[in-house]
Formats: sequence, structure tokens, C-alpha cells
Amino acid sequence: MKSTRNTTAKSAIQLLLQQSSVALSHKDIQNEVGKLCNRVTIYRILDRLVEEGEIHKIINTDGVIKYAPCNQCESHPNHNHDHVHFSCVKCDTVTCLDNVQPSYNLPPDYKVQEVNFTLSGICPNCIK
Amino acid sequence: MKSTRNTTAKSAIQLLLQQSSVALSHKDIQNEVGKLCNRVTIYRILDRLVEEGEIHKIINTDGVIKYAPCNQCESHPNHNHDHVHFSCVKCDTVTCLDNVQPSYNLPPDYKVQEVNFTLSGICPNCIK
DNA sequence: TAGGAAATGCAACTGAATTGCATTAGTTTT
DNA sequence: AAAACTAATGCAATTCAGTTGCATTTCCTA
Ligand SMILES: [Mn+2]
Ligand SMILES: [Mn+2]
Ligand SMILES: [Zn+2]
Ligand SMILES: [Zn+2]
Repeated sequence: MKSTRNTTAKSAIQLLLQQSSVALSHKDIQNEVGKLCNRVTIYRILDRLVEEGEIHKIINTDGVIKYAPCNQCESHPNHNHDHVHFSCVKCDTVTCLDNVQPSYNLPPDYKVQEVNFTLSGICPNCIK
Repeated sequence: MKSTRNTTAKSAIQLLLQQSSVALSHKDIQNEVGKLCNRVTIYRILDRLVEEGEIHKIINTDGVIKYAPCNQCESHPNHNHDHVHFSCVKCDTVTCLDNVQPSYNLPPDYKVQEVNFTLSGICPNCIK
């Protein structure tokens, strides 16, 4: 089997994501890590972290991909990130609402594998 | 006020979308209309149709944008397309499930403007 | 049917993401 | 601790979706 290694860049990016209260895009991360590693490496590290189940992708309403840690993955190994994301149009942040799960009634014969649920609007910080 | 014109390309693209059972990407449309008009024109027509409320955008799970007619817009002028989309990983189609509306309980102080809800998995056509 | 504005075509450009390949650096084995 | 194996990285080139500027055409209406 092929193994995965712990490199300084990977650890730094993982820590960055874990300590962030909002989801981060590739560009956010690049700005943050500076010259620690090449931008291509950031893409590859993000892919690896997704692969390993450490983080998950969020496709924002403007098409930009953001990343956030998987908080429930340890407790629910085979879950499908079926929580709500909120994208604020004012401060341009994306937040995982880990314990907001939508309910819906699908017609029969649809087999759901993944859920991507993003609401956009004004977040509590920007509402006042 | 600035007016909008009915051109052959616009009518053709609108008809194409209305007659399709699945959402179409820019590339799908380009393949379909052939040399009827330039690819830039397709982008501009799609923008215009969105602007006019004739069609709506769907950001697929792979980041590709697809377009589908707004079926409820006439009856509910100010609705926010809060229906579910299903993206099949096998046949790579995106379908509007116009009458599947999710419910969810947001914490207070979030003001929702738009909903983007896409499920991915296996569609009824591909399940057997 | 003539004038003005909207729409189009074309070429160039942008920005995100991917690929190939040579080099570097973690990890395991001796 | 050194060698060996291979995952990970850097760099340059490439792909792909979408945008922009500008000259030209087409639609609409007065
Ligand atoms: Mn999340
Ligand atoms: Mn739809
Ligand atoms: Zn905000
Ligand atoms: Zn299918």
C-alpha cells in the first residue's frame, strides 16, 4: 500500500485550516503560507488532505472552492458532510454550520452520495 | 430604460434550454448550436437570460456552471430557486428537482438571500 | 426607412487549475 | 547511522473557463 508522509508544508496548511473559523480558498492559504511552498504544492496538499478525510471541499456560490476541516469525520466515518454552509456576500466568508442539517424528500431511486448545501446572504457579523 | 432584443441566437439558446430535460453547460450549448454564433456570444446571452429571470445558474459539484430554465419564476416572482439539484456522477447530468424543497433550522441573525443545494450520486436512469 | 443602441465577432487577455519531469526530502531497512 | 526507496516538491509549460476592448452588424422604433 502507498503511504502518506508528514511534511512541513502539509502540517502547516492543516494547522492553518484547523485554527481558522472560516473556510479558506487556495489563494487565502497561499497568502498565509507565503513562500513556505510552491502554489502547485498547495493544490496537491489540499487534494491529499481531502483524500485522507481531514478536510472537505465547499463550492462557493461564485464557483470558488474553499476548504474546511472535517469535524464530524472521526465520529461518523462514512458521513457525507451533510451540513449547511453559509456564504456571506458582505464579508465574503464561508462558514461551516456543522450542526445544521437540512431535510428533504427525494423521489425514489435517487442514491445520494454527497451533499453540497450552501446558503448565501448576510452573516451575523455583518447584519448590524 | 435599456431594452433587450430578441435575436436568433438568443431565441435558439432559450429554446434549447427549455426543451432539455437536464441542465446545460456553456460547452453543451456550444456543441449544440455549432456555428450559429460565437462562443463569447453564448456567454453573453446566458448572462442576459439570467438577468431577465428566464434561466438560473447551477454550480455543479465539480465547479462547472450549468443552466436551466426557471419554471417557478412566473408564479413566484421573488423566489430564490430554493429547489434541489441532482448531479449524477455516472451520466454527468444535472437535473432540477423543482418541487423538492429542503428545510433547515438556521441560528438567528442569518439573512438568507440565495440557496444552492446540490446532491450528487446516482440518478434513477443509471441506478439499474 | 433612417438613426441610435443593443448585440455580435474576433483577438487578446486573465486566473484557476493541471501536467511532466527533474530534484529533494521523509521513512524504512539494513 | 547510512543507504535505499519512493512520496513530495519546484518549476515551467499547458489547459480550460471565462472576460474584455473594440470595430462591425443587426435589431427596434420613431
Ligand atoms: Mn463544512
Ligand atoms: Mn434548478
Ligand atoms: Zn459577513
Ligand atoms: Zn445518471
